[in-house]
Amino acid sequence: MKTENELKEKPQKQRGNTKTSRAQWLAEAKKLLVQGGVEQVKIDRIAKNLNVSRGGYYWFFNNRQDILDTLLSEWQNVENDPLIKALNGQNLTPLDPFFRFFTRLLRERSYSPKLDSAMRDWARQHPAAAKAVELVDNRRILALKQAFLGLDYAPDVASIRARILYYHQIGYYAMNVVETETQRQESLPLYFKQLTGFDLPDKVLQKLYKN
Amino acid sequence: MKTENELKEKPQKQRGNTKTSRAQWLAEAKKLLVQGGVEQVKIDRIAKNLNVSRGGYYWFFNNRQDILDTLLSEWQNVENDPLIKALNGQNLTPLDPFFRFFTRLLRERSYSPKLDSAMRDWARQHPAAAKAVELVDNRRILALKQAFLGLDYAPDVASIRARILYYHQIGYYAMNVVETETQRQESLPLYFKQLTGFDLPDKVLQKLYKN
DNA sequence: TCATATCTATACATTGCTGTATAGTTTCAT
DNA sequence: ATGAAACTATACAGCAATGTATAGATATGA
Repeated sequence: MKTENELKEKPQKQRGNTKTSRAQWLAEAKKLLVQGGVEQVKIDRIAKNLNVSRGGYYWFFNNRQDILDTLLSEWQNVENDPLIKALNGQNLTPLDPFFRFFTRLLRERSYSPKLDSAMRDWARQHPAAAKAVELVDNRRILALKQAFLGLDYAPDVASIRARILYYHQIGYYAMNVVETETQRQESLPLYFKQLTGFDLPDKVLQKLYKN
Repeated sequence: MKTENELKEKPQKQRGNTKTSRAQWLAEAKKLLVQGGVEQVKIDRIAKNLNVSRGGYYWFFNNRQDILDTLLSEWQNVENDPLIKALNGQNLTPLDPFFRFFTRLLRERSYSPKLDSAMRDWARQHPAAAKAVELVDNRRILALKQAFLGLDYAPDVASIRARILYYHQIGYYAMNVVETETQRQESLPLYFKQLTGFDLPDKVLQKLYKN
């Protein structure tokens, strides 16, 4: 699996005695972040994983904080938030945002709950990370509230429902629940009903089974 | 603020050149754990906070892991779980467990969400911590399911509702939401209604305002 | 071909923390 | 009063990680 950035960098002609790119250092750092949290993002570990010495790191970055800041700012960028994308797409019915939202969570393809969790852990210690996480959370909760307003819930109820749905999802991942995609799919209709107040149509469910 | 353990130790007569007790080291370690996560529980930091050199630490504990293990095993002990206590008390009505549960969360007196969060962060890196957290979570979710069964929900719905309520709460704290107790009290009736399916009786609400 | 830009590798100083060894201090029991 | 118990303080070795300095390697452009 190559990241977007790695693919973007490929066309650039390499000059000099080059084995790695900035994007590769970032990608490897991200892996370590997801696996073990911020404090596991160590320069010598990244270098080792890239089969390279630490020397090159300081060509691409100033210090350790530098790459951490970069990871943070990439994460909090709206363009990279798959949940916001899911909620903001084109709708045929007002339940569509929820179908897409639940599907993303179920699949965990474009959305990486572990990255989110790592950021959230980080936030507990660093104000800058806390600020970024707060921004992302508020953005998502607002988008969820809009979706609930589309279902004609009263504003205060829409607010609470948005929060319950979002907190629930954060909690689910914070807990590191061990379930297969199939297990999650089985309980999906019940969760959907309780969390949105509407039944998940059979049509949508069957479409999920197909893909 | 003294912890329970500190008070319990006081009656013991001190012998020798003594400034600290094992309980004090533990209490200080717990503070650091709550504030900054496991990796902030450093022996020299605890010593500094106790105005003492690191020397004494190795009298009470074998190494760094030792005090971490102790903190973990104290936390996962049922006797110390205020949420389980809240759910298991004497009931006049089947809603009583929920009144007590929500009150504990609202007040944050005996229950320390930050400690829970710290444990959860820790669990993401250490299998032993993960096991303890899983145990505590399952215990609480089961107790919540029992409470929902008391409201005559079907078993599968009781299960889902227990999970939604618990995940929601974990998520709320994982997010580090900044709200005053008053703000939480104001939204309580709406949350209670959505999460339990029942209205919060005015009587209970007034009792909350009084205390 | 060869100069330059672009990295890579290595050596070194430094820092923060752990754990061990040991001598010192203080209080209680006798 | 005095010895032992129960700590405390200090010094030292060691490790892991950062950051800096610098010499070395290599592909590309002129």
